[in-house]
Amino acid sequence: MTQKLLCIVGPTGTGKTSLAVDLSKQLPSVLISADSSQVYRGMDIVTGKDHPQDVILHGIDLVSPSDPLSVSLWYQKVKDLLTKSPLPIIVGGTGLYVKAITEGIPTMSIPPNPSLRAELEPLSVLDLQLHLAGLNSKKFSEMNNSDKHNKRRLVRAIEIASAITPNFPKNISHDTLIIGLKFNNQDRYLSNLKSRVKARVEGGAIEETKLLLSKYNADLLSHRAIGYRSIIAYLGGSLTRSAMLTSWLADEYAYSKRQMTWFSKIKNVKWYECEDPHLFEKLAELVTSWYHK
RNA sequence: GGCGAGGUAGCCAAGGUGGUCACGGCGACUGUCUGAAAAACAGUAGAUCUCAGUCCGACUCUGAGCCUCGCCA
Repeated sequence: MTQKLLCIVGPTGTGKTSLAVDLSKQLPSVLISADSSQVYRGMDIVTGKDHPQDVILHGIDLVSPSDPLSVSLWYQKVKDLLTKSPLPIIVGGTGLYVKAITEGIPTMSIPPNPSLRAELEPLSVLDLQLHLAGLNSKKFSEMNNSDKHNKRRLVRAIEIASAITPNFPKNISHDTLIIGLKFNNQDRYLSNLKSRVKARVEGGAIEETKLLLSKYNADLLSHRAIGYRSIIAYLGGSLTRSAMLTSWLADEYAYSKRQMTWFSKIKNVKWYECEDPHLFEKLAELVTSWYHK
């Protein structure tokens, strides 16, 4: 019997986690968050992190904000859970993390090479392109225009091309059910995001940011997560309070669109309207029958 | 009210002797994706305040109007 795997995906603010918590109570399961910002300890209010009362949510609070992070690291921390439960439930806003589990990322096993990265860091895009084309012209020609101009991706491709190719671990095959949550009404979605942002500010987002700033360098956090960069600008005086809210909201919305760009490409996602009053009953039935199939 | 400066995309903004004008940044939109993915990157769309005049031709020159800013009253 193949291992079952349930994924709940969708853009930010659609209630993925609370749905997953409810569903997890119906079946013997383990909950795993796939979210690249919620892995940081202490970044709770601004990232909208849930700490459910009566169930354990894995995959969050893995590292401190000053630690390096990658898909690989997250995957290492959660992969054992995948086989330890009859039903792992992945709750994910970060498409790449979900992909690491559903499809596998073979080259993930090739670790970063700090000295190579340091050496490549000052090179121009053109130099990096030439370098990669010399090492692996096939890989270079397969990259699309966007990636060919992306230094970070070029460096990584050179890193992979320079590495001794290991035997890529075979990905475990799953019987996967992917549920997607979204708002069908964009106006309602926007106003929902707006009240979430407001609630986070009222709930101590600014104090949380101040606390983080007292412990860590602002540069670490500033590029890192939506919300913090707006609050840091507000605390630094370059944004008014209302401009801070506006910029935060705009970032959340833009992010949700990038998430949808990713998720809408995944096939076999069963999409549901997240405000459907009968959502839970529908999904509970779907999941249960799929699980016992 | 007087004097001065100025009105170019949603915002900021460059320019030129009158010649398909229209740099760029932010934002917007669309997308990319095998170790930073709430990241990084790519592509697309969008403008000359109004009216009149000169001219083959006006965003550019002239006049009037409207509006904004500064100083003076």
